[in-house]
Amino acid sequence: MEKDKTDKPDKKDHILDVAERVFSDLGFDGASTRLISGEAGVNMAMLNYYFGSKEGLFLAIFERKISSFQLLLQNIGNDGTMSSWDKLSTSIDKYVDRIIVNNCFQKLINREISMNKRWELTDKITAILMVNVVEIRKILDEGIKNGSFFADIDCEMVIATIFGTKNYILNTPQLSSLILGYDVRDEKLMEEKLKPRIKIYMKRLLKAYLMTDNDYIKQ
Amino acid sequence: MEKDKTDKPDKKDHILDVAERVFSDLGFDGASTRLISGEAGVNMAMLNYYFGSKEGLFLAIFERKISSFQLLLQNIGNDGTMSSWDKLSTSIDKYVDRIIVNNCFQKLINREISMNKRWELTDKITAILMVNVVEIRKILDEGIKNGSFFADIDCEMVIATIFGTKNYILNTPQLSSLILGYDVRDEKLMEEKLKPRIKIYMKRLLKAYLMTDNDYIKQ
DNA sequence: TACGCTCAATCAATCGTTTGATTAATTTTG
DNA sequence: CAAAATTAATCAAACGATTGATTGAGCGTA
Repeated sequence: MEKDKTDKPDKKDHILDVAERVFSDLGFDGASTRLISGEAGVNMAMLNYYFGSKEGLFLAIFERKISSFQLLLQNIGNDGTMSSWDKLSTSIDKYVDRIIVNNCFQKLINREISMNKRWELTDKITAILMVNVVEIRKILDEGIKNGSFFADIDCEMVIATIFGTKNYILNTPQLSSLILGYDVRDEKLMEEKLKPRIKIYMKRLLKAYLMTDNDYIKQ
Repeated sequence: MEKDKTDKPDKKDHILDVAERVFSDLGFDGASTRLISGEAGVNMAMLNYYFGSKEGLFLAIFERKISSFQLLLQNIGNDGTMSSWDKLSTSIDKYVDRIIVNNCFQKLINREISMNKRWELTDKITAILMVNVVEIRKILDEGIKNGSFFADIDCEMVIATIFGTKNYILNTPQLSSLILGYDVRDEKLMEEKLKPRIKIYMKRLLKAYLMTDNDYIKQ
């Protein structure tokens, strides 16, 4: 049957899906292999059978995402027909769309990278995230060079704002739900209210900083 | 001797200092009581003697900080002699100064609040952080009311940017060191380069968004 | 003596992992 | 094609190690 070819990868994928959620809820050390296998409905030994070890399972979650991450930055930057601002604006749209889908994974990444252990994994995560950073950076540099953006903007801090604002909302849902006035964990609200709100806000914020004639501001 | 009265609290404080660092490096589950007591140079049983349990030790770290946190927001907002912008500007200065000192604790807080367990603690952390949020919120609202800031700004997202940008840099030091071009974990560099840079950037960013005449931006 | 503190030794529980047996699927062979 | 041989997948049970916590003896001081 054709079921064989579609079911078998689904099983590993199913385990990875469950593990991603459990790890993001409880952290690497807080999530036991017994719990993960239990939630996934598979025997405990299957985790080691498929992924070698708990850490192997953890790494497999990341491996699976890398390719999808690299697609995200498919060269908006190289599109010759767009202005620098349009490139940045489009990047924000795509990024917000993408990142909210991978909510669990984002939490996972940010918690892991904030740890002072598992350096090998931290290095790998850093490398993955840097690709996105470089892409934004390229757009900002180009915008400065062609006069679209002011020359004395702080590019690196702008990047920290783009990623930091989004992370703050998604990684501290309990707090940001209280701040924003609605449950940011609700998928429907997230799609209808949160996503457009972030997009509109980020664009206006950045446009004001990058493009508004604000000479008098500079001290 | 007076040594009793000064040494005993020092010992508990010393344990709390060490635990704060270890927890922030390894996470709650990743840090063992044996490691903490070892690094602190005390017998393992002392942790339970002083704090009852591992979780009690963890909570004690937070209890100790609460008072210092509440001092942070000492009413800049109620100063009648300052403009709304000056209040916001001053708040950013104080916040940046304060937060970088409590680097480890900030990482701890943000990792813990992003977890889907220990709800009681998450609620407590949320309550603590909300105090700061409300304070900024008050200043923004006042600024809108008296015409200093535009009426159609997104207050809540501005708050997310203030806290998010800072968190991004401090909680992912490996990544942000790569982005910024110098080691943000180096205390000297942090004091001389990072702190002023964040302050200047945040003020210019927010001033541009809140106060620049950017009607043409709004879609 | 009495009390607060410190310690090595030890506890049960849980951890990640391994094992050996069993079943299911696939390939090879006659 | 069918039987045999091989491989892959799955399972319950158990492994040694480590976890957070407790114990009871010993310490010094008041």
